[in-house]
Amino acid sequence: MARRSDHTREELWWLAINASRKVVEKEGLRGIRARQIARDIGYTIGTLYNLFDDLDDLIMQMNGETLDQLMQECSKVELTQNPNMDLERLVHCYLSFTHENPKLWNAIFEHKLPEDRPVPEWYSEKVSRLLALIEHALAPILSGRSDAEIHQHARILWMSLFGMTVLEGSGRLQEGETSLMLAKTLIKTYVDGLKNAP
Amino acid sequence: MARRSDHTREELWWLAINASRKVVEKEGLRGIRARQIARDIGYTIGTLYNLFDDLDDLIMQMNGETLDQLMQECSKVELTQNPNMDLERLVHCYLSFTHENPKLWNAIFEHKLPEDRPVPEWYSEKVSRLLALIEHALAPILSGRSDAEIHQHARILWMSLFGMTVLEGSGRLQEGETSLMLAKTLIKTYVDGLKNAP
DNA sequence: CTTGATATTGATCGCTGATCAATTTATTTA
DNA sequence: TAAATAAATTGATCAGCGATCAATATCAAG
Repeated sequence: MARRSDHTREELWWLAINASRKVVEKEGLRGIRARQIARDIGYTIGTLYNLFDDLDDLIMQMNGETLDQLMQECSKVELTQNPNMDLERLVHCYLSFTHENPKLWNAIFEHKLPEDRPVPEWYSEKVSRLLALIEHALAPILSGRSDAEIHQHARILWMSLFGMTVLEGSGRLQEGETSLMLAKTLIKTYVDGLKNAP
Repeated sequence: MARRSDHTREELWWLAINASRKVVEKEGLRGIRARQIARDIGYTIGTLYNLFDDLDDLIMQMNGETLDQLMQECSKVELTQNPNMDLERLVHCYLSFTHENPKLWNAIFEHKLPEDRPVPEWYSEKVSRLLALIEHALAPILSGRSDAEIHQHARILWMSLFGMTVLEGSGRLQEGETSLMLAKTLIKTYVDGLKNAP
């Protein structure tokens, strides 16, 4: 039966997203099932499809939520204008998050939209905002360079960190190796390279 | 009807793997369908399940084949004992492969076995052999430092390259960005950092 | 109280991965 | 050569999936 007054549309959205997150945290992306999530939030499958276009949409929104949470954490980091320190703090924050939410983080790169479906703009923007944090921290040592160059270095660092988290997530780090240690060495060496570049 | 003499078991295996590769090359992992692959090789679904435990098994074997091909390519690289040149050649070979086979490469990281199912040993070995090859070529550039240090820097570079290929494979690079360009900047900057480290 | 807009339902569709008894073929044995 | 054994192949079958949509129930406005 229709129960429009039980929850607002927004409340319903959050119920569904949180139910999805719980499933993924426990079983990974594989565990996502429309009927199960509908059941979890006390509605039927039809209502779920009234909220989301399809499962791809739901997963994208859930992943967007994960990006938002990471952004919120990283925003707390106090910047000192010392690139080495600022980056290290950001990286620590980033890696803490991925370490504490491995399955949710994995979902972000495990999930692939169908070929013909472009990544929504609102999603790309969330990613861009995270990148901007790194760019901002890098800026002081790259003051004489073009925006494009700053942007590229930020993206390189981002992708490198990303590689570490993926390999950590799939258990391919060695004994005694942590992504935090590796990332610290990466940042230190890379920033040295930027400072002393010809 | 049974046609045991049409193809040997091994021939059948290759037919199925190649059919799967073709599907993935065109449509990505999403496109893999048991019935379709069976049809493609001129047999029925039952025969496919006589060859593979399930679709996870088939995909793992297909991915193993991709790893083998990359290994074969990288093995062709002539080593000159000039670390800089060897490194560049190997990285070029690695990135060329992932660039030319983005969907197949991506399938390796998109696919996740169910939680309770361990990665087969034969698969882990393929990955390890590949990692060892790349580490070995990266290591000489860091001579003069402790083995542990060399090892760590080599792995950091490898993981960073890895992150770029994954993001490239999933279509997350920007317009005009290539993993080769990014990798060159990464390596140049990183090596600068190593040379000029305090 | 009536009307219109919206939320919700659940039966339904076409598909999927996977199973397995029955059938057909090849090989081995007598 | 003929019968017995082993192996490969089939396809009907099952439970479950994502997705759709006409019917229904509820709420808000007139």
